[in-house]
Amino acid sequence: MTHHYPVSLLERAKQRNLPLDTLIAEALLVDILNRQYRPGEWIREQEVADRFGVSRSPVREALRQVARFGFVLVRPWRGAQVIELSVAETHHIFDLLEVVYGVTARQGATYLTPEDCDTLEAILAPAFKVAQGGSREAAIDAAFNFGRFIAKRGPSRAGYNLLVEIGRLALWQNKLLMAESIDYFEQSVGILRALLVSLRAGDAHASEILARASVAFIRKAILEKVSALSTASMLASLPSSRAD
Amino acid sequence: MTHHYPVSLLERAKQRNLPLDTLIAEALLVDILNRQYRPGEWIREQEVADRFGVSRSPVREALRQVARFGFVLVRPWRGAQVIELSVAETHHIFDLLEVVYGVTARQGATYLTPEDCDTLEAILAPAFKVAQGGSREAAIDAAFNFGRFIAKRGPSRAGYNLLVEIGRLALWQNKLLMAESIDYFEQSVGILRALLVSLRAGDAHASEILARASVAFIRKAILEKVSALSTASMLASLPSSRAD
DNA sequence: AATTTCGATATTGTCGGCAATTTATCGATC
DNA sequence: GATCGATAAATTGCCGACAATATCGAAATT
Repeated sequence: MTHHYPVSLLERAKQRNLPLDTLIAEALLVDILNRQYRPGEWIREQEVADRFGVSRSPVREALRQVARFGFVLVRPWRGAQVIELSVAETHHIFDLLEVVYGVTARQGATYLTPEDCDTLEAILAPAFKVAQGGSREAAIDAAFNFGRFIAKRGPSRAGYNLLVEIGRLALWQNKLLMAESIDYFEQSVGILRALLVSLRAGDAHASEILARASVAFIRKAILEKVSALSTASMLASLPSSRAD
Repeated sequence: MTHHYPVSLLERAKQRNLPLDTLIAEALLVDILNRQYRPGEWIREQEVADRFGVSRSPVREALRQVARFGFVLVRPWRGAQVIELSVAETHHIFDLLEVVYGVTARQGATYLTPEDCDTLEAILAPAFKVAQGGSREAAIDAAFNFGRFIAKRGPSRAGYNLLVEIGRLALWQNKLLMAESIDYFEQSVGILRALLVSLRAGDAHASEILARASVAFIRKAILEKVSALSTASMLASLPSSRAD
C-alpha cells in the first residue's frame, strides 16, 4: 500500500461532523474491496495513520470495525491481517448469504412501499448497463446495494448488519475473482429484475425463491473460478514445495 | 450499575496474556445479558474505566466490540446505549436465527466427528437438568453454546461470527423475558436432543429441520411473552399519557 | 553445522491529558 | 410565565508518549 489519498479525511470529518474512525474504516474497506490491500497482507496502524495524517487512535478503532466485518483478523500484539478465504469458507459464506438474503427478501415483500421499489429500480440501474459498456465494478456494487437497501428498510438493525456483513464478504469474493465473463452476471441481473417485480407485487414466497436463486447463481460462477484458481496455484506451488 | 467486580481484570489479562479490551468486552456482555445494564441505559466510558481500574482506551474499544455484537448503539459524541428491541425486531431476529441455525446444523451434519458429538452432548447436559432443579440460566446458556460449538467447528469464521451474533441477541431476549414457565423449554431441549442424534447420524436434512424447529419453538414462546408485556405496558402508560 | 539463547527492532497495548462536541443550567428578553 | 440564548458542566474524540510484547537476527553453545 503506497497509494495516497488526495483529499484530507480531516476536512470531510469536519464537514459531515463524523468521527475519524468511521471515515477511516470506510476508506480501508474500499481499499480492501478494490484489492489495494491483498489477502494475507498485514495492515500496520502507523502506516495508515501516516497516510491519513492522524494519530493511531482512530486507526485502531477503524481496524477493529473492519475486523468486525470479517475482512481482517486481529490478533493480540500481532496486528491486523487481511483474511484469505478457502474454498470451503467461500461455500459456507454463500450458503449463509443465500438463506439470509432469502429471509430479507421474503420480509421485504411485506414491508416495502411502492416508493421503495422505485428506489430499488434506480439502484439496480447500473447493473443493467453493464452489457452496453457500463462499469463492471459499478454493476457488482449495484447488485450488492440492491439487497442492502431491502435490509435497510427492514425493522431490525441486526438484520441489516447481518446481511451487510455476509454480503460484503461475498461481494469481495466477487470482485477478487470476477474479471471477465459477464454472461453469468447478466443472467443474475435478470433474476434481480424478476425479484423486483415480485417485491412490488408483495409476493413473499416468490421473493424468497428469487433472492436465493440469484445468490445461488453467483455462487456457482464464483466457485467454478475458485476451484480453477486453487488447482492452478497448487500446480504452481509444486516445484517450490514451500511449507509455511 | 453500581456492582463491583471482585477480581482484578488486570491479573486475568496477565494470566491469559490477553489485551484488556477483550476481557472488558466479555465482562460488559455478561453484564448486559444478566440485566446489570438495562435496555435503554447509557454506558459511560469513565464509569467502566473506574470500575475496572483501567484507563478509557481499552474501555472504548470494548464498547465498540459490544456495539458490533449489536447490544449497544454507539453514536458520535453521544456514547453507548443499550438497545431496546421492538416486537418487529424480535420477529426479524428469530427469522434470521432460524435459517442461519438451520444452515449451520445442515453443514454440521457433514463435518462433525463423533468426538465433536460427544462434546455437544456434554455441553447440552445442563439443559437436561433444569427439570430437576438445575439452574435455568445455565440451561439457556447451554442451548446457546450447543449451536455455537457447531459453528465453531465449521470451516468459516464468518459463519461462526454470524451465528454467534444473531444467537446472542436471541439469547438476550430469552433471558430478558423468560422468568418462569419451563415447560416450553423442556420441549425445546427435547428437540435439541433429537438434533444431536441426527448430527451423529450425519443426516443433513433432518438436522436442518430440527435446528429450525428448535428456534421456531423458542421464538413462539418468547413472542407470546413480548406481546403480553407490550400490551401491559401500553395499558400502564395510558393514565400518565406522556409523550417523550 | 544445527540449535538455542539472548538482545535489538518493530509493532501493538495502555495511559493521561487536552480538544471538540453535546447536554444541562441559568439568565435575559418578550 | 414561556421561550430563546449564552455559559458551564459532562462526556466523548483525538493525540503523543511510554510500556509490553512479538519478531527477527546474531552470537554462543553443543
